Amino acid sequence: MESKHQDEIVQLCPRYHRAIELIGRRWTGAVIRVLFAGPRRFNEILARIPGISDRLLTERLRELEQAEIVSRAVETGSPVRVTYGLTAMGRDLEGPLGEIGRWAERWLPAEATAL
Amino acid sequence: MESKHQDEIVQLCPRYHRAIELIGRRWTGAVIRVLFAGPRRFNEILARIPGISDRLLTERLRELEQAEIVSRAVETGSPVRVTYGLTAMGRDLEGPLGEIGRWAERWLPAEATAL
DNA sequence: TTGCCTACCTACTTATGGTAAGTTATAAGC
DNA sequence: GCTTATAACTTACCATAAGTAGGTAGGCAA
Repeated sequence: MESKHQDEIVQLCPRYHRAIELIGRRWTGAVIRVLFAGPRRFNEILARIPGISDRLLTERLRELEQAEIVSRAVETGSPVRVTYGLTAMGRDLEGPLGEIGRWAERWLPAEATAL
Repeated sequence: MESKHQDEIVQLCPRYHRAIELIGRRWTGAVIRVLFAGPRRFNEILARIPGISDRLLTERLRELEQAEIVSRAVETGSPVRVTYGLTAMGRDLEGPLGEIGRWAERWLPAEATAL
């Protein structure tokens, strides 16, 4: 009964799968959520997400930029300042991620238990 | 580089963060989505998710069981059969994950590019 | 007896994440 | 004019998670 299904199901929904693997990567959801409030500079994002390291923030921002969810703006100057904001595609995640937030409020205890 | 800001911001939204780290783990979204269609046996889930290994499926199912998103039912018999289904908490993810699916259909190309 | 089935488990390798320190260019403080 | 500070990274290294391969139990069919 098994090998029969596999091929037909490969395309069950590759877009959904790609989406969830993309926004489900560690810290990605938090980064996007911070940017819902408006464009932020690198160190602002870093400060708003407890636990993330600068290395990983760089990595996640690069991925989100490549996915066209986040846009990057550089202001050349004394210390270079870089601002990150959401694209239309990124802002459109407010619905989905908001739903996840409401689900979490319905079902998860206020004091987070250890994963 | 140290972070001095961290403590003040810890309670931004721990439940949202926990939710996205939980359902965002690799394959978790796919497993839950398969179970939206109804309870399935171990090998059925395995066959429906191309790319996942049995080891990881076991691991994810254990985590989802612990999180009370998935329930496990054993039918003792000739070869032991185990059926996995969603709890109320798990079924309630249909809204959030559906939203993600629709977002993916709006924004991601039909032919998935490699992650 | 040999092999097959389900639902795993164990050992091992590779990829990803976490931690700490270094870089570049400018500017402020002493 | 020399140290120190800042922003946004980069590099190096170690730990954890994911991927791969093979094994296990107990019944059953050939």
